[in-house]
Amino acid sequence: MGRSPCCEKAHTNKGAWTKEEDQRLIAYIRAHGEGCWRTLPKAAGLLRCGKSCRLRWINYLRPDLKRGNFTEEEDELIIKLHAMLGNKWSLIAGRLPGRTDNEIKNYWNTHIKRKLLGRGLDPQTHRPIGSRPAASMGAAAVAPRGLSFIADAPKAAAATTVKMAAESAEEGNGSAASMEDECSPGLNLELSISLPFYPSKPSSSSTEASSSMTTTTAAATSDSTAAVAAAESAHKPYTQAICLCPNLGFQRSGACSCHGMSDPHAIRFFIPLQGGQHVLD
DNA sequence: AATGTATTCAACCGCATATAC
DNA sequence: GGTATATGCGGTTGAATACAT
Repeated sequence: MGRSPCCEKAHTNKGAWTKEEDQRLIAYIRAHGEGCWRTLPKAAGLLRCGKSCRLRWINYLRPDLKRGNFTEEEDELIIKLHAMLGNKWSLIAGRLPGRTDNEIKNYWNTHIKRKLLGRGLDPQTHRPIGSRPAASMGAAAVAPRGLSFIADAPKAAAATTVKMAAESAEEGNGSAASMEDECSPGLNLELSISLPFYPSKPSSSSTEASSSMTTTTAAATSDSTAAVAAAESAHKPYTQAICLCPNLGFQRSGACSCHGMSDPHAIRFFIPLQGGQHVLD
């Protein structure tokens, strides 16, 4: 069977965009805003696939894009984020204002990979080249200082992404911040979900903020994100405890004991530790 | 100047996930 | 709950450009 194509390929242009096409796309999005990419090409008078329009806008035409060379600070930030998140380019791009996932991905493949190789580090693992590959969680012994938890990058990313946030926005956070300091000193990821408090109808800016936070955590926790989204859409405070263990693959192991939690403001998650141990917070 | 090789990056493709019905 | 559709993401490609011979 298979899925129908995203657009009618027989009548769409491909390849490089012309100036006229760019102008049409910019004009349309200025007038109508982003979104509904499938219908946009027709509405804007473009013979392009919706996906192509979206990509062109996001990667090239968006007015907030920062063109030009990456700075040394950006380089280091990308390296640190990649060590923690892996090839999650969109998450990494979320921490670099004005940069796109595609741009960072290209830059990684053309520059940073070589830079790391020059330092004697494996670009994928961030460990010294020639060091033994991690057997389960034993990589801690060979990982560079501060990156000892990356033996299982996806799960580490998921856990790192989820910062405890039962407290309100004004309150500080202790454990997660210290974990970041420990993992990458000086790097403030703020890849966190918090429990936004809606005393009344939220302003647009707060909605955007919580939306972006939801985006950064989507990969880690679809179920909990759904819970957050549901509460957001209803503009209500959360009334259910959110368990992130299934997203991290622990529930079946019996490690999860979240069910039966009485605290309705709690989110539970694992903090990866050196040596493969995990602790429930 | 001509040719070959390496590098860059915009764009495409297919898959995964989210959402609507 | 199941299916169809839309959107987003990451991997890959290939044309354009830069550089070396």
